Amino acid sequence: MPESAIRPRKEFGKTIAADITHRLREEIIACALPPGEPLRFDVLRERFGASFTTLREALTALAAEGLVDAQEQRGFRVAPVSRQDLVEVTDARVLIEVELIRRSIGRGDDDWEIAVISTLHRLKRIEQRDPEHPLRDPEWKIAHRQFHQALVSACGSATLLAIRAELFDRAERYRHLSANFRPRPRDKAGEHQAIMQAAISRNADLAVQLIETHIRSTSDNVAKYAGHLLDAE
Amino acid sequence: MPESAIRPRKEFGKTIAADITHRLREEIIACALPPGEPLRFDVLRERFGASFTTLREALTALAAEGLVDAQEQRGFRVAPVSRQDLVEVTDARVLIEVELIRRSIGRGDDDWEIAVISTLHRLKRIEQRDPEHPLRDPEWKIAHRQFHQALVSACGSATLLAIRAELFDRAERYRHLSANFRPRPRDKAGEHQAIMQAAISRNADLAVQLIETHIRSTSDNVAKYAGHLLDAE
DNA sequence: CTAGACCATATTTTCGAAAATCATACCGTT
DNA sequence: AACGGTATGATTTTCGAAAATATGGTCTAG
Repeated sequence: MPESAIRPRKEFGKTIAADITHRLREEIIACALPPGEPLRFDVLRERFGASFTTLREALTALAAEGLVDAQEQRGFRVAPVSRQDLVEVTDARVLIEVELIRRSIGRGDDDWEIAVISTLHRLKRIEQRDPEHPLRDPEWKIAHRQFHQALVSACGSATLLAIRAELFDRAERYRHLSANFRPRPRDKAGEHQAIMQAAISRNADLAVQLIETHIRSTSDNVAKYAGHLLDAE
Repeated sequence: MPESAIRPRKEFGKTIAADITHRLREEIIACALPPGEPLRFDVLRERFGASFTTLREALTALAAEGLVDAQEQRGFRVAPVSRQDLVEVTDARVLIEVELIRRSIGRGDDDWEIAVISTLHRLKRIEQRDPEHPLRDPEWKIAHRQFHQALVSACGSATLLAIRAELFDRAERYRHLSANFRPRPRDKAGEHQAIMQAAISRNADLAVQLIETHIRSTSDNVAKYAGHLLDAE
């Protein structure tokens, strides 16, 4: 199978553009490309090995997701961060996530329960391995994302799930921003466990309350430990 | 000033790509490009007078908005319509619009009241002119959009406003879909008037109830008069 | 010394050709 | 006739050159 060696690697999508979109998204969320950083084509071209127009397509898609800021005729830059934006993302997440948890608990079937339980199980396994810096572990990030995704997956609305996914990405970027300054992760494992139990036992009110607290306390932590980065803009 | 004649017209944005994105969006919403229609580059190239890559950028942006469906390696098409999608868009709109109305009523200042009153006034003026087929009048469409925009404009969250705008566009496409089959528009003028009064008098509960009814009855009308188009897919 | 005009350079944006991929019709075999 | 493989044409996707635009510095007039 020589083809995989010949053509440019496409780890994610079928097209190079989709692949670059995916890689760029990851780097922005992880703050490998810091907020506000100008995204010049020369640099991106060398870094991702794609042409102007292909990069442009990827940047345009990310601009629609709110991770990139397109300044017409003056190029692109990583979307800046701010206290205001953090508050907006947090509020929007609470509004939508709460609704989706409610719907999922109301509609979830056996497969949903299994998905919730098994994704949490994997998350806990990974946490045992290195409980110090979970956000630095790519596997933990994926597992964490999949657990929260599983919780709402039975809500029945692809439209709201897509919106939720965008907000989750934007929030995760803020978590990365503060990760380097946070002295120690708080007890997320316990929170996740409690959310799972409330969901499985179909206690919607409790699950909703736990999720809201979970989201808001994460956001508060970001504001606390990365506040100096938010005002600098 | 010869420049406007020389270079390609850019009615909307500074770049051709942004301009084409805008024009394509309008045509898709108005169903001038019908749902499910394949968007072939040859055709678009002739129609919009732009190159492959510029069109590609516009289509990618619209795909992120949910108005275009990108099928990797097999091109783009106008996003298909379905009963399920209509229900999802309607539900999501109610969830978000209700919240934003509440926040706007809680935070709106004098300028907000003026914006609500004046946009409604213009809308009514235009309706008097041709009360039969409002959706066919581009000015009515703009005025209608601006009135609903004004209602929520004081909510304080650019993030939620952007999400709301996307959902509004997707819903407007469904309204256009049914416009040709609907015998007569119902009394929207009265509904708008009542919503305005509830908002200005800061009666949030009433405004929320009226908005929800407004959105849902519009959606019901679409399902009633364009139902045959929704099942065909 | 400041403000504005002008040029040179850096950067973005657009284009159409070329490569890659997909869809279809054709052909031979079973 | 049904099936599988292959050639052919249609379509999308990608590329780097060329055009358009912004940026920054220099000069001049006030």
